[in-house]
Amino acid sequence: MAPAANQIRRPRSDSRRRALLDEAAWLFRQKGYHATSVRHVCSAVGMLPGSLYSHFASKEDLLVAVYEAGIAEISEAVTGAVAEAGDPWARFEAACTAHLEALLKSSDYPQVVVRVLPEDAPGAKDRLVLLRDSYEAIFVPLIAELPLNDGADRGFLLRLVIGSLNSTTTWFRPSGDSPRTIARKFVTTLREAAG
Amino acid sequence: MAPAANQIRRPRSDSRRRALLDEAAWLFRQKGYHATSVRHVCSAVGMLPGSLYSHFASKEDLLVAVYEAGIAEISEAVTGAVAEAGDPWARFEAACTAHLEALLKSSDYPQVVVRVLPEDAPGAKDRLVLLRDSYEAIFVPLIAELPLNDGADRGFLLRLVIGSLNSTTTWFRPSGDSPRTIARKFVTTLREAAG
DNA sequence: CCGAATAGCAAACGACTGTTTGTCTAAATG
DNA sequence: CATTTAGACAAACAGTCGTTTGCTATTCGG
Repeated sequence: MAPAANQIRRPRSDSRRRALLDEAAWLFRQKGYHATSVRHVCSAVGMLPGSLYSHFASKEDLLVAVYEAGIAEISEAVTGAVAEAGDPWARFEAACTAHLEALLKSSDYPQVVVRVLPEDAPGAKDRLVLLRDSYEAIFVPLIAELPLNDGADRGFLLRLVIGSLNSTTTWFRPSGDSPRTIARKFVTTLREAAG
Repeated sequence: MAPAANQIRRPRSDSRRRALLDEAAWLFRQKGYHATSVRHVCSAVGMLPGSLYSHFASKEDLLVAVYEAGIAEISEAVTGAVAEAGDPWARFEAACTAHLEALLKSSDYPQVVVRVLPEDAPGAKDRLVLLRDSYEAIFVPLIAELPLNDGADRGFLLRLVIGSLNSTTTWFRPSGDSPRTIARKFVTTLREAAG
């Protein structure tokens, strides 16, 4: 008699962990943290709810893992793009372009960072805020380099840039402007809006 | 013998309804829609959970009512401020100032509109989107008036402005810049960022 | 002053929440 | 080959969710 059809393979790799992360990223991005239950995540990858706790200590830890992947993804994209650009404004625009492309075109992970607020998971809030801060720190030297008027508030500009770029997730449509075009319009508006 | 101490007065006014709205606005703003239960709202105003349904048909309808109040509040503030301003840029800055003051200084209602996404309440999504659109429509003529370069994308500018202004809720602190100051810096950055 | 409508209470409904426990099997390790 | 271990199942835990129902006391219109 042939072996049971279910559970043919049980690879010791982290493939199931990755499947959980992928599905959690998709659902967290789509429905938010509280509206996503561990049962949704597990049943989507063919698991029972309790099995998730072989991979993550809690739902909050699952969120932190997704956050970490999202921050890593967008951080690498931005730092890589900046390294290839020349003058300060070009480096800044390269960063904005890479940020938007990572946020709008690639996987679900970076969008979770924008959609889910640290306050949604009180037990993980501190870790999530640290991750956010570590990413925003990439923009600090880029903005410091820019040749601006003397009175310019570069701290304010940092907030404005991050907030503006992230708010694109609420209205971006693939049929409209591409992330690269949006970034160019954004930087142009910042440099010379009024005629 | 004195009458029973509990339930001394039962005013036929809508004071309890307002109390529910106020508490719901506070909690929706603070914790979001899904993390706020009708039990939280009701117990905060000294009611049992079922009693809420004398005033609202569902939790989603409660959210819609809060949304409506928030949109009304910020809409009146902005339209009132614009009416008093003169040239296009002054009218635009007046709108931004009123928007930020309504969002950051006054009641909780307008912040709920920013914090709670229409997708959080599927059965109310269409109504919430309509309310949001009705507000953003106020900014369309203001941006249309602005003397910009020929190639300027005013639709993009609308998205940028709304997104930037609303993102202030994530970092605003009363000890820092006032809403008026933030609005002035914002408009200045838009008009003449680079030196 | 009386009948109708209102707005609460009290209690429960079924469904769903995150998490824990114990067991079993397949794979990795020595 | 023997032993350990990781990862999943099966089942249940206590608690919370939004909502419904039946009832009672109050308030208002005629």
